[in-house]
Amino acid sequence: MATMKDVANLAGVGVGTVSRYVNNPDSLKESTKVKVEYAINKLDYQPNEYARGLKLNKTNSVALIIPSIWHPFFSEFAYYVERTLENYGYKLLLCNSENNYKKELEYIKMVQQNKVDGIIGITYSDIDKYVKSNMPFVSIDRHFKEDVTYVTSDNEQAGRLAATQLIKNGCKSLAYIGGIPVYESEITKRASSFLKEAKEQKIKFSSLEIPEPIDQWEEKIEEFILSHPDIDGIFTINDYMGLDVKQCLENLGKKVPDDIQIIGCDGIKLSKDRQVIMSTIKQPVEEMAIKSVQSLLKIINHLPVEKRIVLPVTYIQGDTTKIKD
Amino acid sequence: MATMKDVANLAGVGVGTVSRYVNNPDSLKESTKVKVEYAINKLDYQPNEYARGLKLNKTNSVALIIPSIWHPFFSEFAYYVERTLENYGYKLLLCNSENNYKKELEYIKMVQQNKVDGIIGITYSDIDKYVKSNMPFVSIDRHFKEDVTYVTSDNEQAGRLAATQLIKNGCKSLAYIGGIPVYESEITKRASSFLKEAKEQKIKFSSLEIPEPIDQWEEKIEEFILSHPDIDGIFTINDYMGLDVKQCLENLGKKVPDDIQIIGCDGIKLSKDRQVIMSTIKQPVEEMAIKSVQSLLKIINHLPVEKRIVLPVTYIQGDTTKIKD
DNA sequence: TTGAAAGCGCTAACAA
DNA sequence: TTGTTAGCGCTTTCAA
Repeated sequence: MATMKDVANLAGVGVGTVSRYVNNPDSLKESTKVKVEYAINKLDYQPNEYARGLKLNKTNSVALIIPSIWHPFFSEFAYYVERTLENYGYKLLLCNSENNYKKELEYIKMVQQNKVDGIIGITYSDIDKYVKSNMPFVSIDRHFKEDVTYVTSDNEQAGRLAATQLIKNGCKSLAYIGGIPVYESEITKRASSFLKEAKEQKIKFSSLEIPEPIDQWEEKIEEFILSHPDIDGIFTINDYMGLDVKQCLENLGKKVPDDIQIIGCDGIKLSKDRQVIMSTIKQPVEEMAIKSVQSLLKIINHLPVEKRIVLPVTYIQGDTTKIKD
Repeated sequence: MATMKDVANLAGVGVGTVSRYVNNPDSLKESTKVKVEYAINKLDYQPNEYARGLKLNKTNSVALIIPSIWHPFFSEFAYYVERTLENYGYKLLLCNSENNYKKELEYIKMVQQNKVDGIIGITYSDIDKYVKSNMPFVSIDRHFKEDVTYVTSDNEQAGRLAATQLIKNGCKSLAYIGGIPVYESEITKRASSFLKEAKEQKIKFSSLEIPEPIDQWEEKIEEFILSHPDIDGIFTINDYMGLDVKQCLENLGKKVPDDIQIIGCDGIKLSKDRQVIMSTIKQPVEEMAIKSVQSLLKIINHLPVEKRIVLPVTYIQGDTTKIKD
């Protein structure tokens, strides 16, 4: 590879001039600009990013930590994060943490090693003591002890919206079904606000909360349904659970949505150009990605930033609720 | 951040000694080792990766170019690529190219800029003239003009396997349905080998090939089905198309798999712990990822490497074919 | 076994 | 407007 020195020699100028050409061409006389340009093309010169990063203390890249990219919610989020970063001239390093805190720590170390400028993280493991409020870190759906910026969708609204929609669709007996996450996060609000809304609207309700990790859920769900035969509207913690519940109901000979309606949560799709897999409360994934990136870049550039960003969710009609208008 | 110099000062040794501690501790006397170790911990020293990269001409990171991470096939592939790279101590930069060759070129430039050590690419755009056989590049499913290493699943076997399976399941009239890709790739073999196998086994067959980009496919598929009323076994170019075909058939009042059986291709799943979405010919995604990474690292380290790696596919039973044994 | 010092390719301050 | 040069933090050669 040609270096700046090679270009300078060929163009008959100093290295400083070549550097200026790369960073601030307008400060050069037209004739030198031409000479340098010629030499650069001739030698197919590319500035070495490592030398640059060393000098500038800047990598123009950020890491995204998620449990697994092989999951439609996280891959949608990653998709939009990468797209947004691209707009700002940043690159994305991807980390599938699989909820292993050691792997997460590795990336936190990389911020200190100057290998990435900051981190966006969807984490559930116990890294609280490593995440300092002075490091460029934006958390999704999770509040750390230290004063770390976080972005979340409005999980409280999600529960209310689900209840309201099911009631509007004629349901008389509601149920919530979900797992109990090991680490607390904003997501627990989905259940509480759903049940609260049902109560306020004076509709009968019940709930099934299965401790994680979930096994034999099929059995537990069937048992729950059989012991609450009047349930006609279900809200699940996420779309996956919704799909599982639907399967159970069909195994029991119930028709969805005719006998029982289900609303999931997240709004996952197989890919961008596909439909949601069921009726659902959709998280504003694109907006969450954009806000996360913008917040992180503000922190990196030492600008003031909102510590807590909550974004609204929406109801999306799928094939597991009756169509009303 | 503390630098090597700080550590050297605190430990009362030269910077070279600290460097040796980091890279080859065994070359140090036990007593100096202890001193350096103490200073490193005391200062929470992390080597600056940029200075290191500048010196060593090595980044320990590779870029993955895919059309979009928000797609179960690509996200599965990315998942395994990241996992494999992790094992070898490499980081992953992710690029959603959206088939835009400009974005792909950006990453190719990064190899020359020393920002990544190599690229694994699933590309369909016209970058043939930029990909040189002397750059660390591994291509998936696509053969370049230059002698670039590529990894692919056995698409020929896929077509044969699908035909064989449908025939074994009692089908008497087969059909292939797929789009015609704009850029040629290994994938076109799926159709040809399927039809060839049907012919060799003396089974009636027909095919519907829709030029991409596909619009009004629904109409075209229905028309095709109606004009070939005896079709009872269909192989589709991929699982997405299979899902669409299934939908069309159901709209026409046909039962899947009772009236018509469908086999898709790829073996996509919503996520790791979910089932395939239909009966399918599964690509060995994990093996493809591992082979790609291993090949790329060989190229980076100037070791000899196989230019063409073809991996076997398998049939996976889902809910769109009858169960036979 | 260790320290001193050159140099990786670049930016920016300073001088001209 | 431009050339010269110090120095970013590290590795590695050479000499001690």
